[in-house]
Amino acid sequence: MSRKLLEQNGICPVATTIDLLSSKWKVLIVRDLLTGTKRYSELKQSVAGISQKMLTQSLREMESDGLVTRHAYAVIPPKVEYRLSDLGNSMRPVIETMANWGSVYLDQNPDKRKKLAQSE
Amino acid sequence: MSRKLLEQNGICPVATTIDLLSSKWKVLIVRDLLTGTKRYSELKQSVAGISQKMLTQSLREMESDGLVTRHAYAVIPPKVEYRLSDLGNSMRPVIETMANWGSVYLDQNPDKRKKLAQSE
DNA sequence: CAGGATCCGTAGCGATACTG
DNA sequence: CAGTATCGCTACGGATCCTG
Repeated sequence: MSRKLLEQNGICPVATTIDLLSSKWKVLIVRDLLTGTKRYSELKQSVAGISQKMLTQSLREMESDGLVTRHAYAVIPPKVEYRLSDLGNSMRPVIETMANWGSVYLDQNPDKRKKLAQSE
Repeated sequence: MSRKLLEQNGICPVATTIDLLSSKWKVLIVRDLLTGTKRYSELKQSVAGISQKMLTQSLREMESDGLVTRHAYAVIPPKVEYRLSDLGNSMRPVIETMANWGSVYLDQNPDKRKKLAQSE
């Protein structure tokens, strides 16, 4: 079903990108990994609001899509680090462009900034 | 719930952008409107695979978010045109960056291009 | 610490039928 | 043509409990 989009839209590059960044969580994970390697628990913190189920699931999918690499250390307590692959890193411009747009938008709509800042 | 992301992530610019481009459909609609005004039926065609429910719903939300403007003509049969607002147009770089990334990705992964081209 | 496995509610969405 | 309204499914995702 996640592939349907592409089937129907042929091979649109935009649709391709969306397909790999299918959920909002993945975008935020890439955002946070752009600054470097992060542990599972760190991501859990920085990607605020994500459940561990979604974090794990997203990371697994991103791994199999080649966006992220996983590095597990055989220590106790366990330590697992995630970092962007070259492919994942190549998404930097995409995320940055989104960040730029969002910044300008927030600057020009201080009202919404406020509304969103305080819960609902 | 669409706002939760922003509440919890403070006022992250990336999350802000995602919030307005919440669904894949909206991204594709912006993509198609970047080339100019389009009628409802044209969008239904170009955004392949979208149901009329989703198209209408997406357009309504984008309108209230200020991304799109609606122009209805009192003729029979009805004629309704949609175009990007200035805000919507300002998303051009975002979509283009995604398009660029997708192009490169497809070029470097001809296998996936094939896999996706033929259903499943 | 980094998860795997379940249970389960609900929002997202498609399909269908109807209208100005 | 460009919608609105309803019904009904399912899969997305949160909450919770358990483990090496």
